Amino acid sequence: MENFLSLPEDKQRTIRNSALKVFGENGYKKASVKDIADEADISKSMVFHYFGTKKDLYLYLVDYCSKVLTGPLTSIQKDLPRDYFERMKVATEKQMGVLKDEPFFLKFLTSMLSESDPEISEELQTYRNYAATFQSSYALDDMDFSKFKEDVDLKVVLRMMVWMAEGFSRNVSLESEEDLDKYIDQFNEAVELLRFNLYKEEYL
Amino acid sequence: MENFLSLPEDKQRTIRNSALKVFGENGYKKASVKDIADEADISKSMVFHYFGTKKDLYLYLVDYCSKVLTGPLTSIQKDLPRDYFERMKVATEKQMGVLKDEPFFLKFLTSMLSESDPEISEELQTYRNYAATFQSSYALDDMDFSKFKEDVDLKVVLRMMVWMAEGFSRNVSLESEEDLDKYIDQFNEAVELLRFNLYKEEYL
DNA sequence: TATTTGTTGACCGATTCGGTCGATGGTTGT
DNA sequence: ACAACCATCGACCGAATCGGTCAACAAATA
Repeated sequence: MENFLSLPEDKQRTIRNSALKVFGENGYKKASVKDIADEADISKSMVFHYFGTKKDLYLYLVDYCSKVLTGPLTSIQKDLPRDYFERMKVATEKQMGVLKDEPFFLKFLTSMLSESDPEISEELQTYRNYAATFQSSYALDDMDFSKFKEDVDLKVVLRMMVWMAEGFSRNVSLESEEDLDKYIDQFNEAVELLRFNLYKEEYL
Repeated sequence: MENFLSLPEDKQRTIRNSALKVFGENGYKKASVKDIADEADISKSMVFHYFGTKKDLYLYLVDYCSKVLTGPLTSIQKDLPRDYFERMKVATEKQMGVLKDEPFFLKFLTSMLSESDPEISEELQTYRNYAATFQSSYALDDMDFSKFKEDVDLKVVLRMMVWMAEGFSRNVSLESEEDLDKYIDQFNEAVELLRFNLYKEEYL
């Protein structure tokens, strides 16, 4: 473990990314250490040299992700905009900041939340409800909904945005790094379009 | 192969579903025949008895899916509504009709389109561009965009709807059969909300 | 040069892979 | 009643792959 942490930052990131990708795509059991090593362009032996066992590697990734979630993403929690769409934009922007460095962060997290392999299920239990509470409080706490037109059903808007965000996020890993910013702008354009058409005129 | 086709309809569906699920979730190589058999509650031997080889099973599924795509889904192609949102609703409704019987149809198709295993890549090439052309023509052909408010950027709307539809579809397989209709209604509600706020007043 | 450190490919036993096959038990025709 | 048939399964096959180890080589440090 300390073998890995004493690596140069970007080599760490490369390896982490490969591991996040392979685990995220295949789940714990079907992800093989060889696949991860190949993806990271190192030998299988090195993975064991760095992390000890496959399980240790997986749990390191879980721990790393939870630290990212509590760190950069919650640091803005206090002064989150009360405006719904503004918050949506800030949130995705922050999220994309992470995804730019770790494109498979999200896929791994999703896969992890539905992971059921007995070899790691115990250790995951702790992190799971943690991520759940985080997600919900983050989204709606202290939100100002008063700017919406009165005939707009907020429940519907909320669900719609969840779908949108999911569809959007799901395709992030397909974008090349240089196109990512444009892709994010496209999302913001959509958010703006909604704001413009769903808010009362006096708030535009 | 004829062994399988002479099975009662619903047993065929059960097995097909299990195969679509396992292949869709794991890709061709990592999907194991044992997993499929377990999911379908039959013995591994039966899978081989029905389909011959793993490859034959996979290609059967591909062929089956392409037939579904050319059959039920294109039968409405001629009299598709020219109204954008109306078409969106009709399309998802049809799509859901399929997904009610084959919940993993979509996941399998997505996975298939990015399948790269050399053992099947040749045979897939044919189906791939087929699915691509289908998707695009289906979506936009002969559409009436004149009802939108003039300051609405259509490109943005289109992209947004793609994200929405993807996020929505992605969660269909999580819904229980009895809740599926409600879930579809939620999507239609969202479509209605958009239509109501993005169309010129005279078209409401 | 001597020594440590990073890295690898060959290798281990165990498991799982796709696929086969003989045994079993139910169904059908006679 | 028997025989012919056929669906179904569990045991089994050789080959591949699994997680993990280790001796040996290369590079850097001293």
